[in-house]
Amino acid sequence: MRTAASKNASHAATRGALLHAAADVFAEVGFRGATVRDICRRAGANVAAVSYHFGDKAGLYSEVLAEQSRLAQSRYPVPTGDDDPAAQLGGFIRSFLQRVLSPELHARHGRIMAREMVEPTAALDRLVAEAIRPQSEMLREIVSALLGGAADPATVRLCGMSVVGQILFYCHCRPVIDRLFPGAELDATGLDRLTTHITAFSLAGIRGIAAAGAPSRPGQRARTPHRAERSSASVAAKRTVRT
Amino acid sequence: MRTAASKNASHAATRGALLHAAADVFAEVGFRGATVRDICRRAGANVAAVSYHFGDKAGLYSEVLAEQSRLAQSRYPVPTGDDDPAAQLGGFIRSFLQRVLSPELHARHGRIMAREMVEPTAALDRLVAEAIRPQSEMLREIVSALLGGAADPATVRLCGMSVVGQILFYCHCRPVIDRLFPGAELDATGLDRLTTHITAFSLAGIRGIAAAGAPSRPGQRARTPHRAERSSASVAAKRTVRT
Amino acid sequence: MRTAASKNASHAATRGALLHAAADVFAEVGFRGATVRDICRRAGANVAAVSYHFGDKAGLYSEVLAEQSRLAQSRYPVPTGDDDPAAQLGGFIRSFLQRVLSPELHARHGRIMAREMVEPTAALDRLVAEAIRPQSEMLREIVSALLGGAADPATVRLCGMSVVGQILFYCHCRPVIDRLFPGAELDATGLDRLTTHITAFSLAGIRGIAAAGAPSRPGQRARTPHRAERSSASVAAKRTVRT
Amino acid sequence: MRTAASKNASHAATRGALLHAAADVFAEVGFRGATVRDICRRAGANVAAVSYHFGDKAGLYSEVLAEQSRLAQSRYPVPTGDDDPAAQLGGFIRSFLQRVLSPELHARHGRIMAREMVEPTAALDRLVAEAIRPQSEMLREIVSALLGGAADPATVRLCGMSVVGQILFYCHCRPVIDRLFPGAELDATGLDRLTTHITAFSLAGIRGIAAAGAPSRPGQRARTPHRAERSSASVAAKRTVRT
DNA sequence: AATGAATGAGCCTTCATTCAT
DNA sequence: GATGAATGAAGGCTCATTCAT
Repeated sequence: MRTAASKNASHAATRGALLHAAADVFAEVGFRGATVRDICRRAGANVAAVSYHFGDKAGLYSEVLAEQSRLAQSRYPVPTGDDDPAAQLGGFIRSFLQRVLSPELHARHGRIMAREMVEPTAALDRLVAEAIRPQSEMLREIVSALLGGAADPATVRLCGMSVVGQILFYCHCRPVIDRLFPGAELDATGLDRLTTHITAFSLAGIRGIAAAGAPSRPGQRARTPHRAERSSASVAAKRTVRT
Repeated sequence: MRTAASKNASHAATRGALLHAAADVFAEVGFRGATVRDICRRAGANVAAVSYHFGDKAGLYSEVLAEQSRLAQSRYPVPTGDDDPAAQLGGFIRSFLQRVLSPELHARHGRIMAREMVEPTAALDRLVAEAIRPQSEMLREIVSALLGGAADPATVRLCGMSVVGQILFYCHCRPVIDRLFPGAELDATGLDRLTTHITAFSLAGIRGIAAAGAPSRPGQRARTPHRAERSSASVAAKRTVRT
Repeated sequence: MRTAASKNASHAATRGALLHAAADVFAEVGFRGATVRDICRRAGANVAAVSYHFGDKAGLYSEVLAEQSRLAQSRYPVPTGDDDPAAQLGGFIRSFLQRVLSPELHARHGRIMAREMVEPTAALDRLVAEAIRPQSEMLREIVSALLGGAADPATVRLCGMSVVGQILFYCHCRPVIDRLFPGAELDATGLDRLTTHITAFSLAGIRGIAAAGAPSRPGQRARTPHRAERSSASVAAKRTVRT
Repeated sequence: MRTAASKNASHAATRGALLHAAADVFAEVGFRGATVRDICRRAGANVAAVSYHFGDKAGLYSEVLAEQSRLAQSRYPVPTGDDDPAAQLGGFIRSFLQRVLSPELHARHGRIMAREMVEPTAALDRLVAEAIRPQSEMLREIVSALLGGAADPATVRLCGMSVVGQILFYCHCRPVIDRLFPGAELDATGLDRLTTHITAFSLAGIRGIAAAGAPSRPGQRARTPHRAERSSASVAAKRTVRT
């Protein structure tokens, strides 16, 4: 009954079931908290299956990480149209939010990533190289365009991190958010609102930084933003001359 | 008197050494990864000391959390001068950054907090009630003032989270940041630069949101950003609805 | 087939060795005094074997109890011939004595039972339901027949306990008996003598109770003993009411 | 404030409280199950008090055993009047039952004794020498008198153990009795009924043994005891009329 | 005389991993 | 190729005991 084909099928099926179950477990309790037995039981596989298919627990984890990363990228890719930078930023933010917060991905990909960033494992290097750095590059280009050609690389980086920080906050700190503001759901509508807000906030922030940084007169850095903001803000901003 | 005093001294000394060592260990490897044996060894105490002084590992962790929280609050309190909102925001951001990133506090307080937010334990509720919610309230008032009196509570919350997200990003994702941009140190100068940037970015962001969201005062609206944001965001949304 | 068989054989062998060793250890030092390490060492198994085969120490104990109970029942079953009640009582006493005192069973079954009755564990309920109550029922019928049909249920119970008490005394109080009367061995001959004695004593006792308690048949009453016992007992009662 | 007197008073008080609390705890969970901390806490004493007053846990246990034994003996002594043997047996049984089953003594003395007999400690030798053997001797004399002067010592022993076995059964197997016959309380009335039953059963049993052993006519064993009892009992009855 | 903080051995249990089948 | 029984290393926790005060 067991042909080579069925064996192969079974082989791949078991492997897939392990990856599937492992993603759930790692997301729920982390690498350390996960037990090989639990994963195998959920996957309907033998205790030794992890050792067989992935060498050991760490190998399985690394594979899960890569798999989830690929899956998230292909599910919600960053739109690559030749829009203006502002639209590109919006697209970037939206796809990023969806990858880490959309219900079907947050439970696995988002939470695993959050854990990996707080408590990095040996798999982080690979993850940075294959998934994170390319994203970082895309964002760098978008922000660079928004800031104007002569922007200081450090400023570009800071602005990029301001954008990403806003996004990841909802992924990393969800337990706290749930406790502080219990009613707020993060369904499709909530994600839309979040996308709109973070995009608007970030565009304004970047443009504020751009306006302040353009004259590149360090002594006036605190004041210049003030002027740029003046059109949209109150006179009280004068007092921000020094924080 | 002397007897009681010296006993108390010894008692307090051991207790303190345990809290000290435990903070290090919990920050390094998390609650789960930490072993009572390791903590006791570092504290120069017996294996049973944790049980004696704190009941069990969880009790010790809870105490470490509370202790670190108190210590951070007293070390870098939020300045409470009667400044204008913008300056208040700067002060809030600065003290927050110092609490979670300053070299002497990040290694313990910051990393422990980051872990707790990603993988909450039973101690999180207490932490939210005693430390996080008060901070959240302070920020709410500052942002509310910056947005103008009639601001939607949801908008205030979103802006607050944009601010906090930027800050915590450097705390939560430091392993990634170190890999992406190896050179960037976060010493006092780096913290200053960060404070300046996040404050400027956030002020611009909040004011941008205020201008866009408050059409009641047409004369002060920053019209163009609003449109750009809206259009770019919705374009992005349409394009990524399904890949 | 061979594979499964040998695996099962190994499985059963380890399991059996554990049950075997555990019975010894539990009999010697009780549930509390027994250590999983000791049991596993004696069984030639790993420390984790108990966890694997029986869940935990309590699970192993419960299984040992059931196993010993089954073994004793099958080794020395109560003879179920259609003899007269007196012979039935003798058979009951003999088989009971053999189960708890015969050299090959006392060391394990008898002592474990004695412990369980003095310091019951969660396993006692199951034991009562499966092993003890059936025996109690058998004895009740025998005693009932000996007492005559109209015997008071409470009297039947008391007589039954008088019989069982005599038997179990040699099991429960053996350490004391050995100290009081060092020479008395309980080998096969000793067991025979015990069987004869307890049977004779009990038959006489039951018939005495029957004669005293059944005034409905005056011709057969042992009138005087009844009175003597009553008076002597009450005299004793009065005299010791307070010293 | 602390005079020598008050110190001594405190000393004795602490010692007494420890003995008191220890008796409870040992009765409840046995020597092994008892913890020094629990005993000290219940006694309102320091953790080191046991070590100080009794050397160690075993020393405390030994003292508790002796104390309880003395207390039981003085509370319910065996009546030593010059009654006839039947009345003496009744008195012996009654006082024995009271010592091990009366509500105020069973909870401590009875249960501790039961444990000690099943799982003897080093303290058993002393207990046998000081408390049990004297009782055994008393019973031997009573039974000897009931059996008639020429009784075989082994037969005397067996009959004595039949008596004691019936008594101790209610002490040793109470957990089982409670499960088999849930309603049966062992209050004062219950103890009276038990005394009456065991005395009657034992007298009949002993007389049956005596009758069987004297004429050594096996064929009449079942009938002869009955008659034998009648005569000896009537004599006994006359003799106990006094009081 | 009495305290209570500290000790270190040891227990039960869990876990990732291996190996004979 | 796949199984699952067995392994042995820790881990958290409890306990009787000691010792400086």
